[in-house]
Parts: sequence; C-alpha cells; structure tokens
Amino acid sequence: MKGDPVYYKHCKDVLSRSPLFAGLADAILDDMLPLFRRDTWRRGVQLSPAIFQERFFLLIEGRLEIMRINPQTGRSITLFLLGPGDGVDVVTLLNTCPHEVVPVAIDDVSLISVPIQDARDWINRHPEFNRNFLPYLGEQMRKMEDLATDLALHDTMARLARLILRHVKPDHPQSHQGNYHLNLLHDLHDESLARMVGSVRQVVNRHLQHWRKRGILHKQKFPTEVAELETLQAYAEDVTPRVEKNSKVS
Amino acid sequence: MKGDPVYYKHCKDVLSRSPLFAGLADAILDDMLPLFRRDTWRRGVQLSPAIFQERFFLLIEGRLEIMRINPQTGRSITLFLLGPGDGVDVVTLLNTCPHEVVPVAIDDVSLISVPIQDARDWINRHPEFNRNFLPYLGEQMRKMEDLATDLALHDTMARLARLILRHVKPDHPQSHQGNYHLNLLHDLHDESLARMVGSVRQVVNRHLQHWRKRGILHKQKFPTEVAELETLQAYAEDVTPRVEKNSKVS
DNA sequence: TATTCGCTGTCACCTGCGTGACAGCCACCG
DNA sequence: CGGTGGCTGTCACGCAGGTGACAGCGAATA
Repeated sequence: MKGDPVYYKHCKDVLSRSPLFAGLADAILDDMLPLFRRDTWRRGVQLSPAIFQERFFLLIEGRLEIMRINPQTGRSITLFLLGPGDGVDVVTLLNTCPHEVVPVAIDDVSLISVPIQDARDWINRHPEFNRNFLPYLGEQMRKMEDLATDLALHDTMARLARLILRHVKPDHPQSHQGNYHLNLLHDLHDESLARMVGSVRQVVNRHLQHWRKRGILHKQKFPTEVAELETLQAYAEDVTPRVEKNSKVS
Repeated sequence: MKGDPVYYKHCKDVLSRSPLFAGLADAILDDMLPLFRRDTWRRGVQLSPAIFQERFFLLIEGRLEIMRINPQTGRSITLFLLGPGDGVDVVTLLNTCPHEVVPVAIDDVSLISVPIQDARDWINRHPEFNRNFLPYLGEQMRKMEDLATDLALHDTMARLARLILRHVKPDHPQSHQGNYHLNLLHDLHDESLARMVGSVRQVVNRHLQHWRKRGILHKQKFPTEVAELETLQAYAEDVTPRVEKNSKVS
C-alpha cells in the first residue's frame, strides 16, 4: 500500500467516487488508507466465510459475488453482486457473529483490507462517515428486500427481466446504436445470472433465447444489450406481451 | 404523550429493554420521547406505504407485519414481523426515497411516532445512538438475507420448519410440559405463516398437519408448540426424517 | 336459535421449473 | 494439429406446489 503511490492514488480515485466515501473530506481517506493492505484474488477463487471474521475488505477493481450455498442440495444463490468501491460484507462490520456467506471472484479482483476491529474503531472515531455509511446500508437493505420480494412474488422470467432492468445504466441511457448497456451484468455467463435470480442455467438460457429471438435482447459480439426496454418492462411485471412481434418462431 | 405519564413510563420500559435503546443513558430517552406522539392502529388495518415518508414509528405494543404485494397476481410476502421495541421501516430513515412496503397490524397495536426528518436530525445529534443502531441494522439485514436465502434454496416444508425454529424462544427453552414456545408466531393463522414463508395457506396447513399427526407439533388449546425440536431441525435441513414415528397415518 | 364470518382441513387438477442428459462450439494448450 | 475444458442451446421427464373449490366448525352478532 504505502510502497505503491500509483495504486494508492488509484484507490483514492475509486473510493472518492464510491457511495461510501463520495463527498468526504480528503483528509479522511488519507487517515484511513494507511491502515489498509493490498489483496488480490484470482478470477474464480471461492473463499471461506471465515475471512470476514478477520478482516474487512473494500473492493477496488473487478466484481465479486456474495453467495450462499445449501450444502444438502448443492444449490446456491447470489445475495450481492459487488463492484469497485463497494464494501465487502458490511454486515459483519455491524455485529460480531459468524456470517455464512461465500465470496466468489468473477474477475481478477483487487481489494484493500484491514483487521475488522480496526475498521470498527475507525468508524467509531469518525462519526461524519455515517453520513455516507447509513444511506449505503439503506441501499443494500433495499436490494436485499428486492431480491426476497422477487423470489417470492415473481416467476423466473419476470425475475430475470427485473434483474436486467435494474442493471441498465440509468444515467447515459444508450451506449451506441440506441441499445442499453448493462454495467455489471453484460458478460456474465448463464450460470451466474441463474444464481442471481434463484434459478438454474437451463431456465435462464431459455428465457434469454426467447427474448433474443424477438429482438428484445441483442447479443452482437459478446456483451448482451437491451434493445426494447419497454417490452422487457412488461415481462418484469408478469404480463407476457400479447404482441409477439418478430416471431421467427415456427 | 406528555398528558399520559403512565403510558410515557410504559414506553420507556419497553424501549429500554429493546435492542435499539437498551443500555443507553436514561437522559437520551427523556430527550427523545417528548418529540413523539402516540398512535394506535386497530388489528387488521392495512396502511399505505406513503405514511413512512412522513413519520417514523416505534412499535410499543402488539405485532406488525411489513408486507409487499404483487398487484398483478395479488400474492404477497411478509418481509418483517415486528414486535414491541422494533423500529418500523428503518430503511426510509436511512435514505429518502419511496419504499413500497405495506404495514399490517396483526394485533391492536400502539406506537409512537415523529416526523421523519426530526428522527433523522435526532440521530445526527446523538452519535452514541449508533452503538445500538448499527448492530440493529445488521440484525435486520441478516434477517432479510435469511429470508432471501430460504426462498431460493429450500422447499416450502423446510422454509416453514426454519421459520418456526427461528422463533423458538432461545432463552428459557421449555415453557411447560417440555414443549417449546413460539414468541411472536404462536397464534398466527395459516395465512400469515404462509406469507412469511412465501407460500400459500393450503400448503402451510398441509405441512403443519403433517407434523401434528406425528407429534412434532402440538396444538393443545390455541398456541402451537414444538414438541420435538430435533426432528423439526431435520426438516429444516431438507432431510425428511426416515423414522416416521407415531404414524397414525393409514 | 338462526345467521353470518373467519378460519381450518382436504382434495383434484395442472403447470412452472428443476433435473439429467447430450450435442455443438470456441478457445486454449500440449 | 487433436484433445480437453468451459460454455451454450435444447429436449423429455417428473414433481413440488399453486389454484380453486368446498365442507366443517366455533365464535360473534342479531
């Protein structure tokens, strides 16, 4: 950390743009960052829930899946999909007790970390951090509520549509050719998407295919893009659009 | 509030035993309570999500269900089951934006409330409150994660078993006759239980019946009690116990 | 004493979707 | 090159569980 001023600068950049630290005085980050050390996890690695009892991580580069597994059946569900600037497992920061979640690196990720107690102490010393922290927690909470609600109230197709819609870049609406781009999702394989909607690969694939056939989604090169936002919104509300245009279906 | 010293005392009692305020200086409660006014909702009333944009509520007496509804299908899911001492919809306290949840009074409930901005200001003025608030938020978060996980990874029977097990009084294990008592759940009708596990009345009833037939649950008078904790735990892990004792089944 | 109401207990039906299986495709590597 | 491994695209099968329907029952109301 200290030995690498370029990386240090990079961390500051990422964090100062993240919801957890945006708008905080520069001095606060400079007070905090020296406590951290640098970590790197290779794409695909799956760590034990135990590490979160030891250290608190901030994600700097790459994506991380926070997952739960049913050991009996082998099925799993993704609770959070984290990106740069996110805190990893903020829950164990809030109250000490084991938390059965498994982090999986989707890309090669780089993170920074501190002993968890140091993080707790730091938060106690900096009440002004709560101006960012509390809203961030609220946001995470809403996401969990949405996940639970979707699982209980919608079928797999609607859930997938809603997942995609949530990740359509809200700001600069179209990327190019009038298509909507999916930030964190665009290159995930079916298996990961399935874990995010609480279903299985085969079912997710069927739905994606269904939409691609009708031109609602494009898979031009690699990244999938959304062509018809409104149509997808209909699916998200459990109403299968009657007008099945473009039906190359036999 | 001010006009009723008995009720005031009662509020202080309830709150000082609740996770949100336990262990805080007496002065803090006395500083806070005068801001609040008293509210009462009759059993069964179902209010609009909009009220939470206006005021923040603390539950003093009775139980409250925090629910979400799918308007298309009419199905609904209970996100939280709140009891005395709980804060109602802490999420809108954390970040301002509409929150589509419907509160339903399970009993006649009494609450106290403040304009939401006053609550936010109060929290900002009292950083020591965060010593209780943050762990409380963590607890709520864990509950939501558990709900989502259950919905995604377990079948209805396991979900129901897990719901019950979570509510078995952890402290004084048996109430009487060696049976385990269910605090908040004991007298809920099947419909409510169904909403809590994301299923429907008929399915929940079938499972309860199944367990009662085998003596795993008792429904002596009204409250249901758990007779065989371990057996139920097996069901919660998706392993149907092979030994089906007491099988009065034909 | 009759009447309504809210809840329980059950059933038969049907479907969404999870499971297993396999073929095709592309990329990477020896 | 050919082989291996990871991913996609499809299909047939089976079942958990959601839906609608109805009878019974106890408590409250008239």
